[in-house]
Amino acid sequence: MDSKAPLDVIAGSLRRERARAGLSLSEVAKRAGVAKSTLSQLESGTGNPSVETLWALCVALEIQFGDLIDPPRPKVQVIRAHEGPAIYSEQADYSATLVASCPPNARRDLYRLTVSPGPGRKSEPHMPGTIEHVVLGTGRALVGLSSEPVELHPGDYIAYPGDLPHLFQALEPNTTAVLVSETS
Amino acid sequence: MDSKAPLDVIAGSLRRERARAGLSLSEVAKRAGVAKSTLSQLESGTGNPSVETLWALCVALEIQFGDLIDPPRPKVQVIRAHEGPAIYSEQADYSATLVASCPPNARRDLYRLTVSPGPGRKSEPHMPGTIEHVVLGTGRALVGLSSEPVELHPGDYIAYPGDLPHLFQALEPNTTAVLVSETS
DNA sequence: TCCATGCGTTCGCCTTGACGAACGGCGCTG
DNA sequence: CAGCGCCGTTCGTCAAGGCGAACGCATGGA
Repeated sequence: MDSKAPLDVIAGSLRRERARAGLSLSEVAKRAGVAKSTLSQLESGTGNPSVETLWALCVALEIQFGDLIDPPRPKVQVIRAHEGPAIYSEQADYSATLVASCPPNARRDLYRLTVSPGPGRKSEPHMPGTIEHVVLGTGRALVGLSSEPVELHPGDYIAYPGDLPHLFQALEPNTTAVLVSETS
Repeated sequence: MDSKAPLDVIAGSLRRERARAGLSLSEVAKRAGVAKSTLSQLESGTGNPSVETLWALCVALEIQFGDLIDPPRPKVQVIRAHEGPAIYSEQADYSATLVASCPPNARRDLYRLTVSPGPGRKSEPHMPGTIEHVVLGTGRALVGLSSEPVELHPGDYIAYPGDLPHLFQALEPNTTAVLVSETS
């Protein structure tokens, strides 16, 4: 659990974004149409703001709503070609390596794929709202919805709903790809 | 402005996510520790919930906070290797193609890179909180923060803060990569 | 058939967030 | 050095959100 009190996170984000914009508290409050007293309390971590208030502030600060709560974390991380937690399939000569995931409840997982020709890897639907993005690196593959797969060549990109049956079938040896699984 | 009333969006998301989890309104309310009357009103678009309330519901539904307001959209989209809006650089033989972006204020942009050896492309900092992910497809490249670049080989992955000076310098002809620019 | 259980909605009460006014502090100007 | 303007905070008032209780409605077991 990162059950870090969201109020504190919001308070920090509010201060940070306002500083970034170089605006005064009064100015932001005026633009957002909220009382500056309210904003003052929010930035001090006091209180429990309503959506309307936060929304107005987001518009005034020109930021996304979710940005107020998602924690920012900078860090350099390198995973070499054969490093990282690999996931091997029995269905085909297939390996997927998760290189970037969002900690608890993922929003966007970045996979690196290496697939050899075979019957292909069929995936049953994931969570509804999931979208998968694939960029083919090398080789050739049949990718997309099982009902209408698309043949991809190096550099090709495809996006499709991950909550419908889909597949990844390599057509050449040494087929590689990058897959971004976006869980909404 | 997509000043679509966020309350309605939240209401819809709430209903949708609850249906996805297959839970009853009462059950969700109990798990979240909120009165079911409150949840009922929220799902009907009435009212103006506080952060505490929404947070509790997000935990109960096991979703991200921002998911309540970000709109989900499924669709199949294919962009061939030489299609898509390309961005060419004067600094080097470099081409980047944006293959996926989040409509108005992007959260996650997916690029396909093709770079030829040269002085490299230096990037000044983007928005604070930006993180860039790179997966090298073919060739060899020097990637990462300008202060400490890393040599990548095919399949290598690197992530670094995009709000610091960074670069992408190919070391071999026909160097390709996938870049995910994550704007927080 | 009747009652029990769980569902989602509606109705007062009460806490709480949002507001405006007033306050103390700082920098500039006449 | 008084006066003004803007800053950010604090205080009192009022409306609105959250709560629990009661309601009407389906389902299913005795």
